[in-house]
Amino acid sequence: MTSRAGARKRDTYRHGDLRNALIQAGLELVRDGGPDAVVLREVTRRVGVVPNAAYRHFADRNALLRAVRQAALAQLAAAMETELAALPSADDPAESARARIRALATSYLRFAQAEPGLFRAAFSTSDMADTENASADGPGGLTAFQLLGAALDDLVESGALPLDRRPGAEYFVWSAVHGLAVLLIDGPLRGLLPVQAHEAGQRLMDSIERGI
Amino acid sequence: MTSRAGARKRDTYRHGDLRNALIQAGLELVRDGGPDAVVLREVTRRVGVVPNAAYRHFADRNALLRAVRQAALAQLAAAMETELAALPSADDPAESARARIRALATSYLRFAQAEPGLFRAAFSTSDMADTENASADGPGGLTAFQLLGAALDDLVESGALPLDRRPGAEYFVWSAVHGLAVLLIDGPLRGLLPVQAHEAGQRLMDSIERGI
DNA sequence: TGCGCATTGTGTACAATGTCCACATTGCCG
DNA sequence: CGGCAATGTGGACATTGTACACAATGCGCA
Repeated sequence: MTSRAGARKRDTYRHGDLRNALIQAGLELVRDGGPDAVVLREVTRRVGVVPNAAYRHFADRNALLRAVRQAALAQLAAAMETELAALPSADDPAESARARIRALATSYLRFAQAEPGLFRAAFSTSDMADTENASADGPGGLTAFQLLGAALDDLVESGALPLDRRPGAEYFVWSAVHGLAVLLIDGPLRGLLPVQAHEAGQRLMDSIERGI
Repeated sequence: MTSRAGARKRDTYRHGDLRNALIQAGLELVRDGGPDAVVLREVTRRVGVVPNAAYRHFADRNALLRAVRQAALAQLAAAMETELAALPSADDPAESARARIRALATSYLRFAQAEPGLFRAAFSTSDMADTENASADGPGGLTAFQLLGAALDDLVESGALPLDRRPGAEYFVWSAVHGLAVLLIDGPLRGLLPVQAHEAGQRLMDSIERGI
């Protein structure tokens, strides 16, 4: 029974794609429990492999966490792209750009509330975060940040935003949205009713439009 | 040598104020290393006491962390109060209120960059954060959040802010400032030069003033 | 004054975790 | 087909949070 045993082979010595399996398990853990829940031993346990096996694919528990973070960021980017795609096409380019920014903000906030664990992981420091570097992009190949930048560029192009206000604008928009997201899931606004949270989001986006 | 030994008595059986000593040591650790650096055993080690001694004052490592977080929040509030106090008195009440808001935002951002560890700890979740509840206030008895609220109230009173825009305004302001702070110390804006960070802060505050 | 008891700190112990090292099992490539 | 790099296993160790039983201490009451 060293090689083949009845119908069942020795399922997994060569797992095939352990690296990804580990990341997937990590995502599960992070989903409810945040970054700290990504315990190396538990991850490998779920995949049915010995703890040290992880070290063939990640230098560190931290490296694994980084990979999970990238995956979480990718999911966020994907959610934002989806929201963008569902947008009805407007005639007015300025209005269209504004609508896109609202859509991005909305999906960002929604993601944070629907998947707080993933969201926290996506923006946790741990070591030396690489929020933008590697493959944190969505299916469209753009990161969340880049999606926002594009919308802002279009806003300028449509003439709705003076060019001298453009530089740094994404920092303002992102700051506001990210800040609210954090306050909602970790800060004093935690535990707000969904309706109230939604209202806060709407007010925030109004302020953002005025402030850009 | 059970009781008295030479000149030195058995220095610390009754430590006197262990609870606070632990919090203080926790603050040191959090300062460079963030919340995860608050390791119960290391904290007690620094105070020169056995690990379990901590359990006479805190139910949990988490309870200790909560206390440290409160202390960090208090330091933030104190920094903001100081900045407010240093403000020259303006005649125009509207201008004064605006200046106060800027001062609050400035000190908030400055604190985050000067003490990222404390800042991160102050807003880390861990369990069930109590950013506002307990004694997270500064010397003046107001939390950071309340300081902001007061300034906004004055802005309304001075007629510079329509009353119907008041509700929820602090969420917008705080979101924007907090978001930038986080992006600066953890996010993609991490490692920006101080000058650039300052500039981003200025732009942000301009946008906030417009957006309120 | 002196004694008893609640408070506060100690000692020992245990399970869990991250990571190191040496070894085993593969599959692929020459 | 034989060896080698890649991948997974086993066992070990220091560190951590925490539980339980015990010791020292000092305050309140006799």
